[in-house]
Amino acid sequence: MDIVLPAPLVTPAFFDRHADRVARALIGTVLSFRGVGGRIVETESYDTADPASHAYRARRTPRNAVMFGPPGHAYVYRSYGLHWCLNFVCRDASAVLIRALEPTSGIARMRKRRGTDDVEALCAGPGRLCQALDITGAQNGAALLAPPFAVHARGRTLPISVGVRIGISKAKDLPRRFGLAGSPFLSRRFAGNDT
DNA sequence: CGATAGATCGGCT
DNA sequence: GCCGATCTATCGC
Repeated sequence: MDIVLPAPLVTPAFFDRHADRVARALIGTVLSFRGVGGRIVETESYDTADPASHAYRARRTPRNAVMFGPPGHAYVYRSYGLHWCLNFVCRDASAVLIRALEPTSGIARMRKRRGTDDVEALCAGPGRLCQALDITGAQNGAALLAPPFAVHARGRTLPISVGVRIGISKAKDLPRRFGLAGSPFLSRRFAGNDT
């Protein structure tokens, strides 16, 4: 019988970097919210120089205010009037959109919330992920390294795929989508298999 | 399969 | 008014 030691939380400094670096480093870490969650397998980065970012040109509004606060907090916004999307705030009002998880804990609860038994689709997409974890606007501004959130470090280096972001109309050519290479839990396959 | 329409609403130019 | 950092069902081939 094996004893599984809990992975340590990432440090606060983990988030105090540009979103491009954090987005890549997040692949393979484990996100949990009220005991439900999984390995992060897909992310996207956004910053103030990016026309696709809510914080483009460091323009501050009531909606994006959390992005201008300290790193290591959740920025949650509503998409298309009905889905929620979860971001991790990083340095200088940059942020990482969490796009997909490989479910590891609380799978029964996720199935119930999502209304499907397809584990590969439970958290494949930012809206699905929030529905499975029951993350809503109520979590906007919440600290990521304090209950009910946790982000656990990964053990070793993993093969990362890089591509263009999904579902945006501006700056669509930037290579700011990161994924665990070959994972079946991605919202979409990557074209190539770059590192 | 791939393409597309509809749901649904807050934030902004 | 307009337009999304989306998802699902339902077309057509």
